[in-house]
Amino acid sequence: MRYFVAVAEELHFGRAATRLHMSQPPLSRAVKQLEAEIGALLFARSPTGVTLTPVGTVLLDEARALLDHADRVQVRVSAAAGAATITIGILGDGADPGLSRLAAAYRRSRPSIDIRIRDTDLSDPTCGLRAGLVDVALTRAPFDETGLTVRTLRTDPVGVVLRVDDPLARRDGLRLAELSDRRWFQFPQGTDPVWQSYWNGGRPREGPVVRAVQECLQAVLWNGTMGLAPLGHDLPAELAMVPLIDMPPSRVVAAWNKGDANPLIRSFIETATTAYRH
Amino acid sequence: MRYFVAVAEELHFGRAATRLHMSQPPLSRAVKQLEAEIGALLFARSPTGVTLTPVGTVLLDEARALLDHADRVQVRVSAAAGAATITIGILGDGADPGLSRLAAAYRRSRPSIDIRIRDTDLSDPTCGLRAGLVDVALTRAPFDETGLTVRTLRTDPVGVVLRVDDPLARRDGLRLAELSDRRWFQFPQGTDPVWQSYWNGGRPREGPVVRAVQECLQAVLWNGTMGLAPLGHDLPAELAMVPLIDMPPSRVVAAWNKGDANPLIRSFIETATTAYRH
DNA sequence: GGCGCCGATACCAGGTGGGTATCGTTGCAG
DNA sequence: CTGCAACGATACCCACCTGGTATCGGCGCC
Repeated sequence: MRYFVAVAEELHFGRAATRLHMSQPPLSRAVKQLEAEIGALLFARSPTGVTLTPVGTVLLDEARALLDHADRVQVRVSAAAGAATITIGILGDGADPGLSRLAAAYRRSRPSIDIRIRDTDLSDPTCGLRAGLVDVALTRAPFDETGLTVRTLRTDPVGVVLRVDDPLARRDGLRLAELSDRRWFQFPQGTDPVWQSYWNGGRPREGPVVRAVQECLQAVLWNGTMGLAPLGHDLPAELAMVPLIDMPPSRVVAAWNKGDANPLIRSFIETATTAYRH
Repeated sequence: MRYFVAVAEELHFGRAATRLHMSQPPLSRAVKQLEAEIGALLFARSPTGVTLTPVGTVLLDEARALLDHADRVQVRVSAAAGAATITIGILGDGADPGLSRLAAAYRRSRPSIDIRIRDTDLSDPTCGLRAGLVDVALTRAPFDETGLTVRTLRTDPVGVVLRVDDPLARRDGLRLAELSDRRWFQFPQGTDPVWQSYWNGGRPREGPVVRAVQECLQAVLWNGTMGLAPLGHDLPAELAMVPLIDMPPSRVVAAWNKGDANPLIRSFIETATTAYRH
């Protein structure tokens, strides 16, 4: 029914699928199944566009009311069940401007929910998701996603952080190969290999071990090291950022354990998705 | 939600499962999942019995209203979609007294539905279900059930039909082995093998080919043959029925294609189940 | 007349929802 | 007090369904 309403409101299967965070074929199939159950076409498909049939119009009204009713039931029962808690994990890099907007939006939409924030170091990009320390991780891909569901909130190009007096600092674009002789910083032992490899530009490197964004900057300033970071990061005056041309962009994502039954997760993810869309 | 309401009304997982036509373990699991989603226990389980928690009481009210709403939506949309048709297949043996009661009950509950009856011969116990000739088959098990969903409506002991002047006709119980030297009637080539084997008492036999109940009786009367039939069948005065002790009973069943989207099927099956319960 | 948009189709994989078999607890009866 | 019956929970398995990717077909539009 939610699928049907989405298509009826967009009058376009592709856009509706995007809105529902799924792909178009299963959506087409789902609508077709609903039509089979009802025994009547709900949409008139023409290559020029999709229109509601009379039956579809009736169902749209009914479906909206019913879904509304279902949402109200959920709210009332949740209220009866008492205050609930959701724990959000964020990477040490808590400076992301989307975050504060998100927290505010979620508190507004679900005032009774107790939000807990768990700030973790860079060695675990999942912020302790697998250990059950958090319900949702707001973090950066890539990392090992087995057992997790991941939704991308934003993508950022990645650059290299250098001292302003570095010969490369005045370039307006660099390739990974031009940095091969540099020291890179390392994450601690046991760090997610996908994550480690990404921030190392694809190969193991030599360099100091770091656990937090601050340590990374320190390493660049004092240790003759160099570091990768998403563009847009605030930097002290002594450091500069040069975009990397051949580095896949970094994605800000929300992740949660696949099949987690906590109903707050779904609503939080919805809020997060819209908050990051501005 | 329907599961929850059933358990809440029965206050007993086993009985609720029976009412829902499923077994108890998946029901327990489903309720537990719902509890996990809500984040609160809905039932207080004690070995002496099951009681609703306060949250459960709230949900029971809400759920009833919501399910009610959903049913109303279905009715309204079905009405908007216009008159629908359901085709019922019955075996030539249309004399079953449950049938007329069932037809009347269904016409009463869904007056706008167009019911079509398709009377088929004994060679296809599924009445053309797989070929899509009917939506539901009211027939007798056993037969090959792959791809079909089957619900038992009643079970009948099986007896052997003999001429009254047959030496065995005065016995009040027989074993299959005592009939091994008789001619049995056969169904046409291509008949479902499970079905054929059942009515042959488990082995291939010699005898005339029949396609309808009338032909079976004719065969017994004139051909020195013998036939199996569920007890309770009306017989002409020249024929007698003797119960078979070691024959598994015959089940009157409703069958439909697994996953068939026609929404009338579900309601028809419900009606059928209650109509046969008397 | 070809290209592009868009919904439909074909096919594949993993999660879910059913099933059966069995267990652990508890109340009750002998 | 001990054996048993009742009942919900658990373990495990299989089939279906839902969501995914790749591709097709049909119609508008340069």
